[in-house]
Formats: sequence, structure tokens, C-alpha cells
Amino acid sequence: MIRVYNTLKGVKEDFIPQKNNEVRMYVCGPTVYDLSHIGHARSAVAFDVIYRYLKYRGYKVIYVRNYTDVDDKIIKKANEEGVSPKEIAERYIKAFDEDMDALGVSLPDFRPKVTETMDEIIRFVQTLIDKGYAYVIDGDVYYSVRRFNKYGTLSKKNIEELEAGARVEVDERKKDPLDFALWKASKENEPWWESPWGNGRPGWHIECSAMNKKLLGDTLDIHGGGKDLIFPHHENEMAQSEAASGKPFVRYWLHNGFVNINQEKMSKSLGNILTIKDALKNYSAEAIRLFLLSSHYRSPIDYSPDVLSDAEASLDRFYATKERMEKEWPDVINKKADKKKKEERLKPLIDAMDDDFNTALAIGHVFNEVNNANRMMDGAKKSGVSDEFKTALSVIKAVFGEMGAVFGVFHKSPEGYFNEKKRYLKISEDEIRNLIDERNNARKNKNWSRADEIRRELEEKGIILEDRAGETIWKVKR
RNA sequence: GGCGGCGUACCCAAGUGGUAAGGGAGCAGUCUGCAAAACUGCGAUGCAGCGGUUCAAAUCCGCUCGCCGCCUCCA
Repeated sequence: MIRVYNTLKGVKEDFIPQKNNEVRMYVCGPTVYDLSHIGHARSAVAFDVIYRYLKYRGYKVIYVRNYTDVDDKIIKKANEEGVSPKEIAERYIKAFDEDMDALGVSLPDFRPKVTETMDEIIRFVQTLIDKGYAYVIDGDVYYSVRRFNKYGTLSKKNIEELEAGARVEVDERKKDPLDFALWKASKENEPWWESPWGNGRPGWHIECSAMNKKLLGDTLDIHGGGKDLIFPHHENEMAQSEAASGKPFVRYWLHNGFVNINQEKMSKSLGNILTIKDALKNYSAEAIRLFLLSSHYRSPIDYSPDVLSDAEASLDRFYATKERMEKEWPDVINKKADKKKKEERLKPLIDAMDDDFNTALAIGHVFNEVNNANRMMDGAKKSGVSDEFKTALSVIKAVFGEMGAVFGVFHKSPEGYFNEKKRYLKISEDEIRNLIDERNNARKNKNWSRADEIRRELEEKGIILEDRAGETIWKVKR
């Protein structure tokens, strides 16, 4: 049984989708006005793993992640650059897609855009007006917060205190300062769409409600996003959707924690925004993914060179072991793993993931198995190959394969992994080869000082030499 | 001010009542010409602090200290 922490209830509870085997899942995607940063990556990776895991556990998942391509910030940027909002949106959708692809984030089943959902949005607003939850003023449409008596239940906010503490500039025309815009009449130099209330564009929250209704129906099983979206975005979404349908909007609200940079919140004013593209210049996508999955998705995490190096070191260890398994015991690991034994070994991993997608614990178990595999291979070398050993090693290989597919980490070929590290090389491969040859000649002549000198020389350039039986191999260790 | 959360070894991190997973770094050993990798051993008598509940607490309760997030666009 999967258990998830539901923001709405504030506790972990059993995960039971409305339709026995089917999960309808929606995650808030980016507003495409700038390059995506490492925080977007966290949200995307966290929910990607949740998506993959639900499928792994046998659910049929319909996963939707939107692009907000109509928004104040997009318009502002477009006006600054003297280009159309459409051009801005397209540019950053492309950039976001590239980033997701680089990070190995799987494509959601649907990726709706606001511009392609306009009819549904307008109908949705009209429904809210018809039901008395919204009112029109000079071409604007506002949602009447006080009409929805559950307002504040998601973010645990008291409506009276909200009003008292409101720091937003109040639009005097609104009936209540808390009311928010469903539809905004277009101003000059703004994109607009025709509507019953005049030309205008949607407010921020209505798109998600409309997209959800269109693609997933009135009630979702999972709705996800960053913690910062709980208020006001998700609170407003819930208010809109439940007012319109009269049904519960979301069964399980899931929210991921933030990524800080050197203990500070990322923000434009601090100037410490780390884009995904910049992160990828310094670290591999897999290391970034492993870093993101090394703590629980709800905890805040701190991005720093140290923790990313830790992730790289972990990956080196994992792939060195995988390589050893493949090189030393190809016949053993290519045999089909015993199903029952596999389930036994998989159990701790499954239990961890079932418990609110505890990737950190599950990855810990992966490394327990790395240790087991190495110990068993050492043992087999010393005291012979037993059937037990063969079974266990093939099972571990299978465990790596299955969990690798869920995490989107640990799934490469060791050769491919170590080859990728060559991008950090500060010396040509030919030069390395030549130096290794020279060193091996020196070793033959027992010229140990020259041999060690070459080793040191290469080490300074981030190359580690390993003298194996009959050959010297080199690896990138930066 | 309101709401929510966090504080576990040198660093990262799991653990929500039964006696501290895992990774990195470090030290020692096996192996090696020397290394590397791997393995073995060592490493928190204690989980911010102080009290309390309990046969038993990192885990529950209370207080104190420190840190953070949301309340306004934000993953």
C-alpha cells in the first residue's frame, strides 16, 4: 500500500485512487518567461519519479503538466525585447523541454498550454458566474472568495486574518479585497481573446482548473507542485474547481520542498538563480538527478559544490560495481533472476518508495546492495562460485535494473557512464595512452620512480590509473 | 502578527515508541612494486538544550535556543 503525505489533511494517508487502478495526476508546470532553474528541476524530477513509480506499481497513470504561456511576466518580457509574447513563450518552452530531456524527465501524457485551452477557460469562468461565484466589473471577472466556505482549508489560512494582513494593493472595484481575477480585460499592448465580457485574457489560476477539467475530469487523484504554490495558487484553483463542479477537486495534494543555494533561497533579487543549463555545465544530469533524489522530496535541500561532488562519487561507486559485475560475471548476471528472490530483495526498496516516495531511503538500500554485490564477488573469487552466489548476483542486477528505471538514475551502461566523464578531460586520450605505455615500460624495467611520476602527473589532471590483471585502465576522477 | 516546517557524526542523509540505514571524507588492515578499486575493522553511549510521560524516546508532551518557508509573483 502506497502512503502519501496529503497537504490538505496534513498527514500521511493510504493512497487510494478514485478509480481502482487508474491515477489522474496533474502537476503545475513552468511559466515560460525565462530559463528554468534548479528548483523547477526538482519539482519535475520529483514528480517524474512519482509518475514512474506509480506505473511501476501497476497503475495506469494519466499525467498532465501544463505550460503557462499567457502571463504578466511574459508580456513584460516581450515588451522589453520588442517581440511578441508568443515568441517569448515558444522560446522558453523549447528551453524547458531541452532541460527536461537532458535531465531524463519523462514526457507527461498531456502538456496543455493556456493558449490552447481558451474556450474551456471561458466556459469555466461563465459557469462560475452562472453559479454566483463570480462577478463582472468593466470587463474583468472576479471570484468571490467569501462565497466559497471552504476557502483556506488547503493552505490552513483564516480568511479574516488574510484580509487583515493583506498587503496587496487593493483594487477598489472588487467587492472584497480577497477576491481574485478570473479574467482580465486587455490593456494596450497585451494579447487578448474574445469573451462574453469583452476582449481580455485569463487570470493566473483559472487555466489549471480548466485544463484539469478538460483532460482529467472534475476530480484528480494527485495534484502536485512546489510548496510555494499552496497559497494562493492551489487554494484558488480548488475554490474555482469545487465551486464549479460541486465535487472534491483533488484527493491528494503533494508539494515538493525548495532548493536553496549555499543556504540561501534562490531569488532574482539575490542574483543567485541557478539555471538548469548552468548546472549541467558543471555536473552531469545523472549527478543532479541523484542529488535531487538523495533527500525526501518534501524537505528543503541545499545545492552546493560539495553535495554535487558527493553525488558524483556515489555514482562512480555504483557504476564501478556494475562494471565489475558485467565484466567478471557476465554469464551469471545475464541469467533471468529468480522471481521470488528478486521480490525479497526488492522489498525494502518498495517499502521505502511506498512510504511517501522515500527516494533517499530507497537509494540507501541500493548502496546496501552495491556492498552486497562486491562482498559476494570477492567471496566467489576466494572460495568458489556457489549456486547461491549466482542467484543472488543475478537478482541484484535485476534490482538495479528495476529501480534504475524508476529513479532515472543507475540505468546507464558502465561504459557509457565512464565515457561521459571524459568531457571533463584536460588532456587527450592519446596522450593518456602514451603515458600509460611509457609507464608500463618503466614498470617492466622496475623503474618505479618514473612509473610513479607518471601516475602523479595523470592524477593531477584528474586521471586515476588502476593496474588490473594484465592491463592498466584509466578513469576520470576530477 | 498568523500558519507550516526544520535542527541526527567532519559533510550529505534515512529513521515518528524498542535501543542510531546509506554515501562522501578520515584512520588502520588485507591486496599491490607502490597505488587505485574492493573488502574488513574503527568512528554519534547519543540524535539543538532542558524537563516530563513510558518498562523503553531521536521518535510522544511541555518549555527554551537557533534556522527556514508561506502569508505578495515564485518550483
